[in-house]
Amino acid sequence: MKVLNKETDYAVRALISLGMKSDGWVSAKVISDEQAIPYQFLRRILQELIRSGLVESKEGAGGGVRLAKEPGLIAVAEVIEIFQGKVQLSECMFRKQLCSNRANCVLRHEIMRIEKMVNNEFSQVTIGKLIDDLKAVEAMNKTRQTEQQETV
Amino acid sequence: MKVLNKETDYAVRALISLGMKSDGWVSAKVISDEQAIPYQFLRRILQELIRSGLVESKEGAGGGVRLAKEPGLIAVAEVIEIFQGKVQLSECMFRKQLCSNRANCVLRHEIMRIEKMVNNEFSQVTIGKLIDDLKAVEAMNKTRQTEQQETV
DNA sequence: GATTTCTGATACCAATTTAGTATCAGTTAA
DNA sequence: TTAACTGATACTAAATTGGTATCAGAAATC
Ligand code: FES
Ligand code: FES
Repeated sequence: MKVLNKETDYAVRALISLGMKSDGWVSAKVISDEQAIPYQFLRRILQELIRSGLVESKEGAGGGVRLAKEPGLIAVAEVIEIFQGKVQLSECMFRKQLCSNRANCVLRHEIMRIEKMVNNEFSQVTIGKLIDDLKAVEAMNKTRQTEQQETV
Repeated sequence: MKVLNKETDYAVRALISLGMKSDGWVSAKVISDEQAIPYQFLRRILQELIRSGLVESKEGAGGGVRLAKEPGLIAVAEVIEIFQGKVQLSECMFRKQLCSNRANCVLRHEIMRIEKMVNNEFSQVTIGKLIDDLKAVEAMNKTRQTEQQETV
């Protein structure tokens, strides 16, 4: 079962790219190359992020996009919601009118519990946090490389 | 974002139906009527549950299906895995060979954490537990109805 | 002012997945 | 022998997914 689709995945990676460049506007081309995301697909994703207010853009040569908020204030949960809607484990859940079986449904209670848990977790993971993780990993790799060179 | 599909949903409901009838074989027809599940679709789902060993069947007139294990020993996680595979939040996760971006991927760590949480939760929710919940709800409804009658 | 580098908007597409239907063969009880 | 069942499997329409393509317009630069 695959939960996050490519749009969400690419969006998060694009936001990470943006979050790591604090200076000026970044073109879709650059992000596309950096993260190996198909250019036209990424363009559509960025436009969606702009419409949602997570990212802002500047048209024309020298233009591009940049984060509209601090990385630490952008939760993965928001990104998921933009591209895939709120996490709903079972379809009948919030569209109560559509579900004829509601009265007999015991799944509802347990599923809502887990659902809330998941949403809560994704709300805690911000782009800022991911960037910190990434930097920590990079620092560790660097140290290891240096050690290896020393032993050569 | 819809996580559980109709197959899983129907399967769980069918298992609940079966779990509540401790006696003998139950035909697909009966379950189909009871849970308002399209007959042919349910048949395919039941066959899958049989192949997976959660349910056993008896052919011929008077035949049908029944649980192969105690309801308390059938976790929703198992059912999900049969129809949708293990919960994987992001696709690249376990198919490491397919993912060219692994070295740069920070999502991996956080996502695996949440993934484990979800799998763990679904492992705790058994058909038995859902049946208990259902019975509790039914009992409550009955009490409420009685009270209402008394006040009329 | 022409050209190049960008975004905005939107239409299109193939492949896959989802949800559901249909058919036929074989088994067992009555 | 017939009716009520499951086993196996093929088929389908519609939606979703992942990706492509096009054209218009904005700003910097030559
Ligand atoms: S609320 Fe609809 S089947 Fe559960
Ligand atoms: S492991 Fe593949 S992008 Fe994360």
